[in-house]
Amino acid sequence: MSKLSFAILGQLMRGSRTGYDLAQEFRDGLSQFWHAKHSQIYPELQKLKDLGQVKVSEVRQSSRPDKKVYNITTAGECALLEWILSPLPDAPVRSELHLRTHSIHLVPKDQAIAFYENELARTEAEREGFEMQLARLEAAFSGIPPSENEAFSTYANLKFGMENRRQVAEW
Amino acid sequence: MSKLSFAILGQLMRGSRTGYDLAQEFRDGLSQFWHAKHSQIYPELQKLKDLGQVKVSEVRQSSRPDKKVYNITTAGECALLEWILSPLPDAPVRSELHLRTHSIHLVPKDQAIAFYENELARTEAEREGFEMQLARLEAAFSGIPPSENEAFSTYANLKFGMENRRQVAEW
DNA sequence: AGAACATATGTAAAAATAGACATATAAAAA
DNA sequence: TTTTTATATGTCTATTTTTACATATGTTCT
Repeated sequence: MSKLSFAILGQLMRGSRTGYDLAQEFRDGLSQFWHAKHSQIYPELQKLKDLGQVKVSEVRQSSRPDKKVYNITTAGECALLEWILSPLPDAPVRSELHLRTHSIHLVPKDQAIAFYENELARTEAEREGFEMQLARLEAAFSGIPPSENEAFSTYANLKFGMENRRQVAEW
Repeated sequence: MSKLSFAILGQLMRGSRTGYDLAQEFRDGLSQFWHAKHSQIYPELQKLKDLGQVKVSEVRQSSRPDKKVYNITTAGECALLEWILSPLPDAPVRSELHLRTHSIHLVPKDQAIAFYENELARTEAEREGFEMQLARLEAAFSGIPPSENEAFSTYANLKFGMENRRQVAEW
């Protein structure tokens, strides 16, 4: 089972989804910590179905093309829960920004400064995006901090994203 | 030209290296922002040679196996410099820690706490490693902050690594 | 009326990466 | 003396990921 499998199961744990839905989520919110294109998602859903970790139901639609709605099975749920706390392998980090920084002394100073000012603006924009999402989430649970539902997990990751962009910007 | 090509050229810009040397560097210091195994490095050096961006000289050794020492060419230097400031594509982030966090509400609280305490210890250890490397580098340029040589670039990235681990730990 | 767009699902080919297999020298340790 | 370790270079296979190709429906905009 690949990491993408668990990423998908994690989403299905939050409710029924089609391959298309998942692709949208991987492009938007989930892209903070995981990425996948639809060309990877559809075959992966097929594998998960063959493994019995998801089940599918075809839904006829009149106003849109027909779709396949996926649900997690008990087996899938078990696999997901077991994975969450299993030993975390140290992830191979790949950051093109820092790879470039590693050779930044080779280019003219003014151009380097312009480059980082541009990156700073992008980073600040991302941070503001996270801040808005956080504000919306906090409004949703109006004062009462959650701890046992999925809003907590989402909250923790948004918080990380926001603080991380602040740190990158400061650096 | 892949990103690995530029990662290799960036290293060769700092001096001659063998494929073995590069593999060591990607495993150790460079692993903070880029990874590659020797099975990827050797073929990539061949490609770079075919493109005329590196040149190789075979060195006979008596006390060890013979080796191939690679140097960057003028063409390679140009390609590297052009790449450094070119528009930075937004990198697809993949963090298994945050992928797991996204579903952390599904597991018992005490087990989740133990999991994060373990991760915290790992993160703190990494931060201490960066701190030591930083201290050594600062000792090397004894008070005089560099700005136009490669120590500056290394310094900037070490600083990032240290601050980043502090931020992750606090989160 | 025609074009663009969001929905919806797939496949094929190429590139990047990881893991295993393979070999050889010489020093150092058990 | 045997084993392990560090040096040194490669290949092969499998997996993961990206990019491009491919098709179809219905709504909205021009």
